[in-house]
Amino acid sequence: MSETRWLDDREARAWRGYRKMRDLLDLQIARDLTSETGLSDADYTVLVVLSEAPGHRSRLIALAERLMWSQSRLSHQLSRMEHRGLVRRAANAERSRAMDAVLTDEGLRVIERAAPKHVESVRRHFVDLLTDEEIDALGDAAERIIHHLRTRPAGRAGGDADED
Amino acid sequence: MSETRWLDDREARAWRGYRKMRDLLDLQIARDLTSETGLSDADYTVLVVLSEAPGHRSRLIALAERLMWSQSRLSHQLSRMEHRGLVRRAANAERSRAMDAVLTDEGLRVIERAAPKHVESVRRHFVDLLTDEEIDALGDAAERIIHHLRTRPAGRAGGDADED
DNA sequence: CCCGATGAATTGACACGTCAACCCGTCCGG
DNA sequence: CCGGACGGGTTGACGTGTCAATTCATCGGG
Repeated sequence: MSETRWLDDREARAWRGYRKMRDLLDLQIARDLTSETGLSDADYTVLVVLSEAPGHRSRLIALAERLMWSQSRLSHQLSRMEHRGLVRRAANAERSRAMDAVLTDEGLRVIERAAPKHVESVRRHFVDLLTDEEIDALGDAAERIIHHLRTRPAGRAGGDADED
Repeated sequence: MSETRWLDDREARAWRGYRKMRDLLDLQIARDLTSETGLSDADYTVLVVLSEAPGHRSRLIALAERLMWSQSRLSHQLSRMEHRGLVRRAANAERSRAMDAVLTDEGLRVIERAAPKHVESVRRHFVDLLTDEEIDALGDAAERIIHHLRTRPAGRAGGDADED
């Protein structure tokens, strides 16, 4: 444990900016989405993925992986959505104990109506506020960070000798 | 309601990248923090702000504003932290019905031990993965978006006539 | 003097996500 | 044939955040 390398001004600005932006942006996007379509962010994400899937269905495990969600999270989410008639669960044809999530007609209608409004909201609060350079910088940075976190899921600095 | 301007590839990459990065990054940072210090992200934020405040105390309303949190959120958060002895509430000297949040000695000790580890975690998963240009681009972009969202808080879920 | 606004904060119900524990078939080795 | 390990999901308790409703002073009129 060496000296702490505190963040310098530019680094702190980026980090705090990211956090605050995230707080406000996610809240606003979620509010727009909810007020315009009645969907939560998570609902929307699931619907999009299912609507793009062949047959409008997907094995739970594949869905979880695609979303990078825990199975638990997905299961809770699908239960809520099932109650509202947006999706249903169905046994998978090929594997005995496997389940599919299937988009209902209602779910399809909902996502088709929600998508344009959501895109508009994303443009208004995010995309259209950024320069081309920022768009690319963000894309690059995000890609790198995602890669880092996926390939290093255990996180924990180097080893797990107990920290004081 | 004109034609939807869908996101092009670069825009979609930035937006989806941001969302996925946020999912993974926030989770990892929160996990590091919790496992190393027992604090949640929200705990940490509150402790930092209080530890920098004069007298290690702050009126609730000022604190909420500073954090851009709702009073409700702050109230819930402080209640939890109070139970764990990190902060306490005290009547404000100047205004009858006003309350201060005050950092306890325990709270101070905790934040002082937590800060270096947290910074290290932020470096590891975020700052040190970015180029200088990306740091600045992100700082700029975040600033602009934050400004947009603060000055236009009603978005469209506010109740005034719909524009655009 | 009572009536309603306003300000400061709390409360409650609910949505969401996390972790840990559990369930239940299937497969594989002894 | 029995007993784990594994794969695929579900469940429950809990922490956190959201919104709407509520409490409780204080202040400015009529």
